Amino acid sequence: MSETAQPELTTRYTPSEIEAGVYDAWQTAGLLTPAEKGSDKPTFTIMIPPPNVTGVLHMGHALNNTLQDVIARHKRMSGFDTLWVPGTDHAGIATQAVVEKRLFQEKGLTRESMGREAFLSEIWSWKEHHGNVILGQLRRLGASCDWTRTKFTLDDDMSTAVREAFVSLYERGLVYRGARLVNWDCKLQTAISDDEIEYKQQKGHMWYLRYPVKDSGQFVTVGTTRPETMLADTGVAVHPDDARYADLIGKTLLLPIVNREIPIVADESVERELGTGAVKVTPGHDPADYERGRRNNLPILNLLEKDGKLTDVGGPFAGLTKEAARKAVIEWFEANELLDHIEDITHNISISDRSKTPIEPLVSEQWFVKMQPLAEPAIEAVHDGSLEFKQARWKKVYLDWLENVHDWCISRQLWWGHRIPVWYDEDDTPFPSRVDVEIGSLHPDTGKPIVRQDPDVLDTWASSWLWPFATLGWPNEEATDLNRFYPTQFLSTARDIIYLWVARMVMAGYAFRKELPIQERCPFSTCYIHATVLDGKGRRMSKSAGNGIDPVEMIEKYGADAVRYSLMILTREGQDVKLAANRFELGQRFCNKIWNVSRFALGHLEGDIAEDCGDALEDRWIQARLDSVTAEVTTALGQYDFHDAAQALYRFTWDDFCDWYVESAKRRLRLAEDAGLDSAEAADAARVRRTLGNTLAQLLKLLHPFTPFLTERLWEHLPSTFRSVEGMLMGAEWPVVQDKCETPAEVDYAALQDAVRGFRNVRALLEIAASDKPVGTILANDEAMAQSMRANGDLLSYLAGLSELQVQTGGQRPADSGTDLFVGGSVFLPFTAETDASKLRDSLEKKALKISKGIQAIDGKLANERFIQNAGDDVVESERQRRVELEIEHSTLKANLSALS
RNA sequence: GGGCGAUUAGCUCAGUUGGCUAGAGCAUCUCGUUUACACCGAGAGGGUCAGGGGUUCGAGUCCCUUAUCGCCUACCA
Repeated sequence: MSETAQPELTTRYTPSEIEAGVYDAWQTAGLLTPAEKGSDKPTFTIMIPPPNVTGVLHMGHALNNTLQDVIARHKRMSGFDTLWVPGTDHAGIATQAVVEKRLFQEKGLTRESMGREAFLSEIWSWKEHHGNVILGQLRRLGASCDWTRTKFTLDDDMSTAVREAFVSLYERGLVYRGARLVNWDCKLQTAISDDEIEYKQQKGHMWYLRYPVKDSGQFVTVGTTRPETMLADTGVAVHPDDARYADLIGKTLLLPIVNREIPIVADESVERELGTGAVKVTPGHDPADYERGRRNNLPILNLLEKDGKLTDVGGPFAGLTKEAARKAVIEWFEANELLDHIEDITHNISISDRSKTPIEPLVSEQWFVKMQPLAEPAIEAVHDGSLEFKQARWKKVYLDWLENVHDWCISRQLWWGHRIPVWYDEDDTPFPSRVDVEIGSLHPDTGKPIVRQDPDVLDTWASSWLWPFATLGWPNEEATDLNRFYPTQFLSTARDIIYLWVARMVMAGYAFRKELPIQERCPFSTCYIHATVLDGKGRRMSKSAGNGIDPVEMIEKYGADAVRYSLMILTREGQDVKLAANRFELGQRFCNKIWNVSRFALGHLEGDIAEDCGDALEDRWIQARLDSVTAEVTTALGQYDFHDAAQALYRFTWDDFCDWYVESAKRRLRLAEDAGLDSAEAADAARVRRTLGNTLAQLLKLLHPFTPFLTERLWEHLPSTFRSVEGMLMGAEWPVVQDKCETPAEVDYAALQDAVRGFRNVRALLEIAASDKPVGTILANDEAMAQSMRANGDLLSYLAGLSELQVQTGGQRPADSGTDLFVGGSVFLPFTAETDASKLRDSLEKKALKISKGIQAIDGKLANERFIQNAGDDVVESERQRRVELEIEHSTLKANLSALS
């Protein structure tokens, strides 16, 4: 950026004007893309959690991507070749559903009526026109992704990777096809995985049904929440040690309605105390029953068609919907006096995450991934430290899932997605292949003609689990990016994604990057689990509840920097964040503050600028503080403690820089204005400008990861003498800690600040007008303090609004004066004719009481022998020291008070 | 049923390995337009740290327990 353009800086932070153009400038300058290979810098890689291509930005995204961007920018400035890979996933079910709905509403078309190819081309064109909105929104947020490497999970190279993964797992015996009980979504008519189910508490009933025992007058009563499934019962189970049923084990029941003979079996899984102690077993419709059925060799019957209507197993009720069948079954049992009783209960029902309709467990033929062997190295990864969770407690959640993992059903009865790369011959013998197989060609094992490709597609996660390396060129092991940027360093995501995505990516890293040494296989070294964004009342933000806050709207209202900064400071690591729209005012105010103090500083940097910084107390103090905040921010960001870094910057910017350094510096800048060009004051002001400019430049760098737009705009206006390198702030180097903190300047300036506060306090309590400039007096506790106060008397007078400052160490305390304590003694301001000292007296008496309470507390401790014995020497010593200080304060205060009256 | 998290000022939250008189922002009250900023400045008030026990010289912080709220998880028919 050139310095030539100097448009007027507005008096207010106006984000829309500031942000416009900055992002494009970064991109044009090539700052979003890491340098070509050849650089000897270390790399730092972040993979974006790919949002749904149909999605729009919500607050969770805004938070998550701000976190990633803060890290990316900090690492980039810290000398890493930083790559942040953006992209989207194809979100199989969600996207297909959106387009299907639209086609039906607009044209009355269904996908079946259109056919597979036509439908897919509709989705693709929809994606081209309406997809990727979210990527544009990320730009508005300021996300410094490398757009030249943008990926989509259905890109050709990603598809190649998916096929490679599928076939290679098949070859290793880790992918198999089988008829198993899966979660069936009757509305979308596809299998879904366990992780796509949500549970909802609902009021319902427990029906107790009586089944007659064959050739005896006895009955066995079983309870069920879903009576219609009794039609597919193939047994009843009781506990082997249950005396009530002992003589019935092995006997046969006559299943009502359909008159099927089913056995009574013994199974350890039955809890005697629950219900009647007898459980109807429906292996085709309940996961627990499926297992019981297997253990006892009970047949599996499928009661439901894929559309949720009853099969022939339903006997007289075949063809009914499950709801109608339920009613019919209950009526039948009532009519035949086999309905024992009904209880009202609340219970959990499984709902499809996608269609929000009840899930039916259903036996069907699907492809599965055998998870346990894949899980083992992923478990080991957290044990050997290859993978760390930020907020270590999430490690447990991750392990819980991996240690109890079930095989993963990866086929989906959809059209939008990676079609399963398996072809079948006329006997249905599968042939998985990395490349397309022609219909009519011969199956390599059976020699019979190939007749069809598997019609199903893969679960979306079966492509996104490859994201960390497929985006970099895998399966081409020679790919430059793959070798350079894998493994990555930082993955930030939401907690509900730990199972769905994080654990699977780690599994994939170990399963597919076997050519790497073991310690380089884990796809990322840190997994950061970000806060959940809740609304102002603590509820989850959701579309259906309509309580979401639109980040783009917030960006338009408050500015991207304000939104980013607010999110960072409001979100404590690992803690949920309650967010109401007005909370962004915090960031807005802060941005305005940065803007205005920069405006002040830049305005003064037009004068002469010395080589060296000023060496007055305030100059040395602000440099020490700047060094200290630099260390704090650098450490915090290194540990991914975003809140701490944001907080440290807030304190430094607002309190130290704005309220104290700038206010202090004004004095010398104004003296120079009055004194003329060649004066000593002018020379001094030139050094103030050096300090002011250096501090501002470094502050802008420190702030840049949080508020990139604003700081970049301000950087343009900074004279080149304050920029070690030309170019944009985004490409500038991160400040180095100089170890300048803890200097005597900090102690002296702190005393001065305290004295100023004391004077201001007295002013307020005595209601001395701001325009009045009284003579102030300091009674210092010792000569050293008096020296320091005298040496900086002009500054102190300026800040406290005094016409003159007198400093003494002993003698008469000023008569008819208001007073307060400060860390090094007392301050005094003279009464005027109309002074009412009562407020001041109340305040001092209150303070005296507090101090004497403090003294009593310490006396209590020091009188306690066990305290002296057990507490550390340093603790005892500091209590003694504190006792002395309080005593001085107390006697001073008492003396001051008596002088007052 | 199991697990995790929360409970600190009117509101939203900080508070490192136990150790000075428990902090901040917002809100409230008083004063103030001093040429960076009223999206500002100066000052003030406001808290038996959810309840109860315990460990300790000392507990917001560690342990036990109760309560309320939230999240995750589980095959109660």
